[in-house]
Amino acid sequence: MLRALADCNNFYASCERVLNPSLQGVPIVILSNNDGCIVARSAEAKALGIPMGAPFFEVRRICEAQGVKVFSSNFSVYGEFSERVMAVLAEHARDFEPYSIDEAFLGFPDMPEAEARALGLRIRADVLQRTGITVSIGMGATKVLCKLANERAKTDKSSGGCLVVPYSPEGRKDFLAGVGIKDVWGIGSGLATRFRAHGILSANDLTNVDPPFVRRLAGVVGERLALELRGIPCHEMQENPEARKSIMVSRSFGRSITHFDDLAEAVATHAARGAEKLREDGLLATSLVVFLRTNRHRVDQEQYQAQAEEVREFPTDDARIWCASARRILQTIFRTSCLYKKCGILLQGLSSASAVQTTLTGLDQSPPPERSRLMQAVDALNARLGREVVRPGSTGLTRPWRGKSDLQSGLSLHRPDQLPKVKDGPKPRLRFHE
DNA sequence: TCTGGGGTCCTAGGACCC
DNA sequence: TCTGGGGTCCTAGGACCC
Repeated sequence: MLRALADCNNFYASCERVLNPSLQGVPIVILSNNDGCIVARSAEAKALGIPMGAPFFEVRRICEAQGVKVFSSNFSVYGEFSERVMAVLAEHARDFEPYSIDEAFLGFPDMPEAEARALGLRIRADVLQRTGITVSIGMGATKVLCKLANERAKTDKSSGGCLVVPYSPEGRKDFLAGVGIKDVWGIGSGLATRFRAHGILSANDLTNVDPPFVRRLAGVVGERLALELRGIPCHEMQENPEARKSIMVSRSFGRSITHFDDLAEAVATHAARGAEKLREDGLLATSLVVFLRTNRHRVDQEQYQAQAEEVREFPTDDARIWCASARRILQTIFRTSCLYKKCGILLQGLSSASAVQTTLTGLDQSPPPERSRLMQAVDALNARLGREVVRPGSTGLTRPWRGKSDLQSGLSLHRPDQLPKVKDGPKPRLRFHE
């Protein structure tokens, strides 16, 4: 079986550009929530040396000096672009596995190397034509090899955006010898340091190490990695992605928070959003974790972090239940005199809402029908009027803990007046709803 | 002054049991 | 002084990824 990884180039930056073609050729960066860190950069911004993940305040001056356009992230727009890219990719593959917002694994029957590359180039051209987004494609026998080929396709211009790991053992060896150990997918800075200490410097070096030794050094994860590098698949394609196991909602605050009431509003807001996510996915949860922490970058201040859990007998997706639970948990971990920087919630013990719920005695555990109808009505109103228009009172009115998001492009795929105009020549063909 | 959010998987160690 | 062995389950924390 031949596998491929398709990965969108500079995805968030590319989305902003499709909606605003005047940004073509201009360096742009996208900021994380709270306008805190750089989470995406256009090629021009990368060339200016703006690092991924940098706190914005550290690169603000470069951005101003170099005319870099800076945007808060707009995840609803990126999500819609993602759906369109995925739909095109899925058309081309026998097996299809979305992996992240901007990546998917594809599976094909075996074929000669040259054919594989031609296929990859066709897919790439089709995605560009129909969405305006450029993808890079890496192909090989295993997911890890695909990932490395993809990285190479992005940097090696001669690849034309698609690179196949050579089929011959010697060719693969040469290819892997050019990949630093830190650049292997699944090897972070910790593992890389450990490997380097034992003279394992490249991906090829890792394929030459005795498997039990790799296991001692990097556990079963490392062992699988080494096998994948040798072309032996350990990570199969997952056609039907497993249901998720937890739902997290958390935010840093715009400024430090000390009052219990402000924290209570924040955790209630996150709990309500978590319950909404449950309903979106047709899930119920049985347990809620609330966590909070002070600013870990301020070593001069008192550090405190805590979390606690409440487990319910019956699963539910009702926002009011989880909001009340969140407040109770907060009371058990809240400390006065701390300067809190972040809090969040985690819903666990997820199960499908449509599954029949019966106890040993045969009693129905599903929530009372009027409760479900209330949540349905809330969801319907918010779908029409906007997020959080109707929400539990415990989520607060003044909300002093809210973070910044001042640099939104404000562009949307649902505003005809904002759509890019096609002048002449072949341009991305976009289909917008409404 | 200002430092993201949302996931998964694995492992070590403690609790507990027989 | 000396005070078993083996198994399972759970949890916290680490590592990694996008």
